[in-house]
Amino acid sequence: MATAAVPTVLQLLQSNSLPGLVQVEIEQLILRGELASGQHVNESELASRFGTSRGPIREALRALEESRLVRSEKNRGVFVREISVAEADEIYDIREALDQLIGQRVAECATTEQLRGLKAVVAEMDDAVRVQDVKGYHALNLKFHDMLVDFAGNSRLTESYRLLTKGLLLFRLRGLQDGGGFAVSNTEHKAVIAAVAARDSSRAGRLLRQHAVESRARMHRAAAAAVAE
Amino acid sequence: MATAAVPTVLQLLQSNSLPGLVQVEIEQLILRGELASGQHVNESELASRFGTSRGPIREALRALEESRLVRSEKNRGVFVREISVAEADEIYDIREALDQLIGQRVAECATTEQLRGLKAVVAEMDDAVRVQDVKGYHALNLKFHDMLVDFAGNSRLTESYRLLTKGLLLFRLRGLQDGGGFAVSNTEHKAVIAAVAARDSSRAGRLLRQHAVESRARMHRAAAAAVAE
DNA sequence: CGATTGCAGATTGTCTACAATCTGCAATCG
DNA sequence: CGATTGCAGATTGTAGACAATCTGCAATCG
Repeated sequence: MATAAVPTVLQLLQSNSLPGLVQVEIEQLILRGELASGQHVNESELASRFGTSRGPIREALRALEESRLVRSEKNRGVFVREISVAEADEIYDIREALDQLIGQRVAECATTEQLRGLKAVVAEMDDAVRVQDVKGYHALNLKFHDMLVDFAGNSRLTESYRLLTKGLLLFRLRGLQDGGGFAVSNTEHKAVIAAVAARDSSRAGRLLRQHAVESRARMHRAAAAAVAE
Repeated sequence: MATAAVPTVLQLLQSNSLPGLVQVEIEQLILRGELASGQHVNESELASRFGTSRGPIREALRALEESRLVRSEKNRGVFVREISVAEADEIYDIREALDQLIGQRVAECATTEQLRGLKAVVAEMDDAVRVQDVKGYHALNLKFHDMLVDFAGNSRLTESYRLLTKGLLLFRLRGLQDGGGFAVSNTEHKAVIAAVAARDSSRAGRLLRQHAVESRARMHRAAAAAVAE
């Protein structure tokens, strides 16, 4: 065995640029909520945190701005973006369309191996529901949809979809995790998987779109509850 | 009249950052073909061209990399991205889904004023067809679809759609402009407009998706012709 | 007392300089 | 003669420095 399946550390450091590494790092800070929505992002602080100068940080922030995770005000710096319900709705509009496409493609392309993987994740989610592990369910749910779009076999679609998902994550981080009934959510997952297993692309597409519609409704319920509290 | 309808130059320079301005400038260079597909982009050259240092240029290039107009190789610099037919196909897959959504939304949201604007552009395209002005038709076609997505009333959708469109422009710049029959293309436009005017959202969506499907087919014919030549 | 003005500190925007790396070409060696 | 090695020039990657701008607070004025 001459070459390892996993890229060497050497290769990683050589292929990945410093701004690129910083970018994913800052992205994690945002998505994990360590940098809160609306918060000002201090360049010097990040620079010293990552042990670099401000140049690479600024480059990373430009990329994140392009992906709409931060916004930038001249001479005032960059801020973690805040997503309003209205914008989340806009994203869901797109997501519904893409989810239909994803469902269709997965039903057409997915290997039995991949299908097995999807079923396994759904089973794990069932476990999470049983023990009321909201956080665990949330992570598995992300993984599930990530796998789905991946198995659709369209890399550009994967990029677009992940971009939108990140925007929604920004929204969820505002505290409202779930509009209730994640057990229902997983039931929907199972229906999708069944359609995929049956290679019924039209049905899989319809069901995955419907799942997005329901997700949006759950988000609205959560938002309403958050306001009422 | 205290304030002008068009933002002042002062306001523009104060709100738009230098990297932002440079970004759109470089984007134009790429989309107009002045920077050819696959070509290496020299930072210093751009810097002296725009009269700045390399810092802002690098920031702009990071943003363009995030929007997939350029790719970056460590220690070798950035290159204008080359789009293969396969990737163009991937983009069209997404575009079909989005176009359907756009058609639906426009039929629901567009004002009669906006509808009038769309008809005007279609009429201009008819003129372009009559005098065989391929270049003019192309520009009008871009404008038409840009207006459509704008009138769909979803800003995030507009962003996503334009991002994909830029990717396809990159492809068209490789020389293959048109797979024949842009007169047919405008016929499809008219059918879409008719459905929009009738406020038949489902039909408008179906027709605009179909238009994307036909566009893709035209692209394939053009690509095949380019290979055969 | 409220509004305005004028600092001091902090932060961003940009530039210049320098180290690390790559590229092409010529000289060298087998 | 083909392959390898070793520069010289060019280009990228990063750091550090400085100017421009913002922010908050205190002093001043009406």
